[in-house]
Amino acid sequence: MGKTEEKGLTGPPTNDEIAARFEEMASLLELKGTEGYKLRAYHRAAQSVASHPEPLSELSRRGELQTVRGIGASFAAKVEEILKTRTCPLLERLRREIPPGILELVRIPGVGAKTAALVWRELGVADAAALEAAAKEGRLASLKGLGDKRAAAILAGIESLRRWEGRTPIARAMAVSETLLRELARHPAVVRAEAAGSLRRMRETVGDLDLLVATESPAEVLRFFASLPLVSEVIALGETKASVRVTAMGQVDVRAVRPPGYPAALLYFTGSKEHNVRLREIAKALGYKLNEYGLFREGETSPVAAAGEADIYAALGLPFVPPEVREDDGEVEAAIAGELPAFVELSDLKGDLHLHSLWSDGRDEIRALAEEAARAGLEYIAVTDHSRSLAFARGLTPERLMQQAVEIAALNREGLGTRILHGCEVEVLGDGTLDTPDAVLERLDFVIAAVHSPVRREAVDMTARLTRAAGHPLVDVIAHPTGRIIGQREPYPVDVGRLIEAAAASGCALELNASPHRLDLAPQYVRQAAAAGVKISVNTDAHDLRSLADLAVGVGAARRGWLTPRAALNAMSLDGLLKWRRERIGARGYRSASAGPPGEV
DNA sequence: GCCGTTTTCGGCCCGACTGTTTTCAGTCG
Repeated sequence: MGKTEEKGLTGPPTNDEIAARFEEMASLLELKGTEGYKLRAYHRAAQSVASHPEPLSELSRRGELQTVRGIGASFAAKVEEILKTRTCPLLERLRREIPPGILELVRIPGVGAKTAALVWRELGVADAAALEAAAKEGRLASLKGLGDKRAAAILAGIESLRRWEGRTPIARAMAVSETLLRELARHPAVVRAEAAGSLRRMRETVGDLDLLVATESPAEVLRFFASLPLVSEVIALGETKASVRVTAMGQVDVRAVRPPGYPAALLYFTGSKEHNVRLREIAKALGYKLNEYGLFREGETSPVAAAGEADIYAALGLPFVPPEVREDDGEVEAAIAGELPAFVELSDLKGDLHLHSLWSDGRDEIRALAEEAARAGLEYIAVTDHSRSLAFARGLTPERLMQQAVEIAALNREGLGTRILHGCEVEVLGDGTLDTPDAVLERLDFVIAAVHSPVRREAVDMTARLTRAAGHPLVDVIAHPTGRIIGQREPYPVDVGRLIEAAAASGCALELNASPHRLDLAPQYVRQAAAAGVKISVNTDAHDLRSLADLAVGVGAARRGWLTPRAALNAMSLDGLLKWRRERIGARGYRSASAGPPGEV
């Protein structure tokens, strides 16, 4: 997640910034030897502040800071200090006592607060580079509790952190996961295997990949897994869990359980950790104990029967909570109150409104795309090839667009089982205008607008550019609004909050691009946009037949953004979608191609 | 340090694996 601290420098500290200060205090206190519940209080307060919907500066004004879960008298005073001065006396004192590089040490896998404090105190090691040198020179093994093996593990940890910066983009993690699961499934004792952890929760980057296996022979399956050729190093190998490194990404953890325990293990191993803690607290209050082996009535040794995760939630008096929202980000409270929304499912989506064909840079014929969409049960698709400015993608001139209309009309007459809308992904120019005339756009069924050439982006106000495009009466959707490529390219410098306001004002929808490389808008903005009444269109942006299947990935990301079918543009029926378009375009004095027979004015 | 349909004090989620330990500490999820 991007840090928003820098942005907040002009206004009062944001909730994220306050949470970061609490996390920093927690880390520094731990390095000083603070343990247990006090530490946990700092972490919980940080988590609670970060996910609080209202700015704490507002709560402070009303004297209501202590209404936030985890904030008592002492923390409220610290929040007040941070709001006024961006720091507080305790934090300043800790920062003076402990060099900043020590915090970096704790990020190394295998190094915790105790080890970091030890090497600092005994060896004067104050950052990762110094720790690496100390390990290579054999100076670590002289310390109490450290030996050659731990020194080697620390070196491997530093290497891993450097190579992956701790996290792998979800697209790569999905690919690695699929490969490993396929390999695992070859073992005859494997009953079932799937990815859990942050991949199942659809986080955009994955730290450790977590896999879960159901089998009657856990130890045997784990040994088999650890011996796979893809595995470059075995970190740990026990009776029920193994940790390894694979060449294509960082660490992979595998947990093997017997089939009856699978639901509880899946729940536990999916996390998030914070969500699990909340569930175990609820379990305890109800006289249960919840762990990765099951839900147990107090004093009993055999678990409450559960065929799936839903049974465990039900025993706790809760509805099933989809994995994508298990972040202790309001979902537990909503579930308790019976107000957890029905989030969007793949079966809710009736169409895909962003596809490329051979006419521009796609790899398949429109006919093939339509046939594949029909097989997937989609009622409609929009073919949205690039417009002429995108020369390297063979963008279409108005003349070519009109030729394409003829082909699409013919295919629709033929009837391929899905209605093909004739659209275009129109290029947004530097000043926010479109590269294709209104008169041409008026003859299309659907228009999405996008930025692909953020050249001179320092010179161009990207927010002004995109808000102007979103305000264009003929633009239905802004595609991949922030332009990010996960793990490769930072988002454009666009103020998404203002883009959402502009879209709300004009009735334009925003895209959640389903490509696992993009997932753009990011889920937190999807939640924000939908709350502002902006429709979200979950589109694949497919450039070939295979990528049409990315719609399922997009739906997962959409759930992570708390998207309901009601707020999803392409959950509408074809008639509903065309009506939505007619009304918003007609209200602004334009006409839409689908409004009536062509040629009518 | 926080919190209360058990409580304003005494609780606070639960367990696996490794290394360097002769009984457990540290780390991780």
